[in-house]
Amino acid sequence: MSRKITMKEVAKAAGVAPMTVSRAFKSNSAVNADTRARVMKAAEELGYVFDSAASNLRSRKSGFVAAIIPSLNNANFAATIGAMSSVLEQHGLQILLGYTGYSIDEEERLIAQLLRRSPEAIVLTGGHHTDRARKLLANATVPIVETWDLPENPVEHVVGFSNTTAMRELVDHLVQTGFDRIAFLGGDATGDLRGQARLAGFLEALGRHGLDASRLVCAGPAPIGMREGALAMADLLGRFPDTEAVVCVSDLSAFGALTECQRRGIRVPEDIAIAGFGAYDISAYAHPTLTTIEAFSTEIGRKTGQLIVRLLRSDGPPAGPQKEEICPRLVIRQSAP
Amino acid sequence: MSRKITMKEVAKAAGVAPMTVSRAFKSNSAVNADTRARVMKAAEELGYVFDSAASNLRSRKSGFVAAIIPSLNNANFAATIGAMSSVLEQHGLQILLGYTGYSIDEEERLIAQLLRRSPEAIVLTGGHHTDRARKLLANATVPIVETWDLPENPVEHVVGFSNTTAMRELVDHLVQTGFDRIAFLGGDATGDLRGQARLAGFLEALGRHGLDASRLVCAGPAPIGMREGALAMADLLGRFPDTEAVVCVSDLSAFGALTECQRRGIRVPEDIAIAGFGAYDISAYAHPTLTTIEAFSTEIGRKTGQLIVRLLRSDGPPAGPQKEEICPRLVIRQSAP
DNA sequence: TTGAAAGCGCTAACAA
DNA sequence: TTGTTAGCGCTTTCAA
Repeated sequence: MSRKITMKEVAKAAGVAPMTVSRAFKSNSAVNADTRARVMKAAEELGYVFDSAASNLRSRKSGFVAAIIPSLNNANFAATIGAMSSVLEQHGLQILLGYTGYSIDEEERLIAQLLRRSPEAIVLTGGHHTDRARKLLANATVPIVETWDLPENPVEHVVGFSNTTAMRELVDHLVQTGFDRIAFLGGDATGDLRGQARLAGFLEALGRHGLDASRLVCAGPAPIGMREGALAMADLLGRFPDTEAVVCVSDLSAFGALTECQRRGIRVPEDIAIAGFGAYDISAYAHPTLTTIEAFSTEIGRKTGQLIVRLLRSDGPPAGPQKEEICPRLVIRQSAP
Repeated sequence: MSRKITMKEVAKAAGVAPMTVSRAFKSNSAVNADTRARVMKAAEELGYVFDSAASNLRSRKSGFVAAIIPSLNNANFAATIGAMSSVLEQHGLQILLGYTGYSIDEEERLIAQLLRRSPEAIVLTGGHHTDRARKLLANATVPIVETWDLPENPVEHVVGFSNTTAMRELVDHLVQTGFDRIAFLGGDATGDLRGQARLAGFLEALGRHGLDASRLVCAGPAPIGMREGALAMADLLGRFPDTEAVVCVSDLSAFGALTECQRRGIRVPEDIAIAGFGAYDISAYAHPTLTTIEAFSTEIGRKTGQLIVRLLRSDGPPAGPQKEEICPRLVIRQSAP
């Protein structure tokens, strides 16, 4: 293969200065239409490829937005990233993704690593970070957005919802339906802080209604998927066979719990009611359909993207930390009517 | 906030030359241990952040691997990316992701865009590309890997499997079980070429067995999810009520089809058998469990990552296009025993 | 093991 | 609208 073609060579071929080629490649730049056409033709013929690294270095703009999520293997986080991505790409921004595996130490490592690429904004999932991570973020001079939660001490901007409040609402619904013996199926205290917040909401709600809150089954460390849901359900049925309703930390675990019941011939919701969290596709298509909480993961991504675009564009004085609260919606379906 | 700290300043603080700081930040570089410690201390105190853009420009290595997938919103592609990512990050490589939305025109646009970041390798999903995309790839001087398929005319390297062959095997199984009236539930001819390859395998197998291959239900353009599967199943039941078995283009559509049957009181597999493709989690936890094809999406990612590492490291003469064929496995479960 | 000089390819800033 | 000059922060290359 031929060696690398630079702007200089395109400029020479088009009979203009390199700077004009540079301008021709910026869509909003003032260049004569004929000149631009000539430049583009020369570039195409030479097989020129614009070099972002050089551009970034000189202009001090990377065009990157760093986004850190617990796992790609989760349809809701994936949906958030997808929606954010499509907003940002319309503004020439590209997402640089990192996965923590539900570990804040890994998050710290990722932040340090992504910072080297000079992102123009940083998006985090959740509000719990290591001290060093907070320090790194404080030193960064770019907008920071925490999502999927409403941290008590936000680093800066927030686009999220209260997992606790949402769960409370779900439990209220179950109590109003007439259930007294309600269990919670979720992960352990390591890593998944959104799961912990949901458990907190569960406990609060039961306490408020004066109900017993000891029916807790732990499915192990995050992520809690179908497998964990099924195993934990088996555990629950053994330990608390008179349970009337189960609240699961996610729809995936709720589905696992549901199918475990089906395998045992236990009817849902007649014998036991099941609810999930997250409004994954499966909650709408399972049979029976699953009662759940719609957290609007796409909306979170879209709003986060829009917030970033707004923050980067604003020429005026910085507006201070922004907070966009998403309001989750209780979706009552067949599994817990 | 303070302005940007550079290597020069760290060097001054540590009493060394910038070049020594540079070396200290490369883990494999020959620097005195004391010197390195002093440099690192100075860097930490000053809040220095290494600038990858400058490093990339000078060293002509971006540390990026471009990966293009149809959609993040698909657990199998997400698994491939996740596995590839964890292999590559151990070698200091970072994935730059792009989503085509199952469009080869969008793929072309993404290739052109990602090329500007000087990726050290490019990973594609599938083997069907626009002419211009092929030209862009041919001009790139980095390894290209096509995955999730075995293209007839590969661009260069391949890590994939034959969707056609895998589907043939599944159909053979159904025929051997004794089914004659077998339907296919899949998407239309736009975009999803792996789906088309599966349909081709279905048609070939039925032809070979001398069976009627007219029971085809089209669920529309990709992606074909649970919703599309349920709707297409309803369509199928209306048009071909005597169908004995349905092969679905994916597990998600198979699950949609399954629950549509359950809603109508049609028993699976007693009244109708259903098979999927892809061995998604749901296939193992649905009730009944779903017969499917395990395509080893994680394996594809891992092997692709390893191939890239090998190709980038090799100092010898280029070894020519590599081809790693993954062998999918038929997983016989309850829905189509 | 460490340092000095040069320059990667682009664009900010200024000039015409 | 176009051109000139300088330099972004790092690493290659060569020398000590």
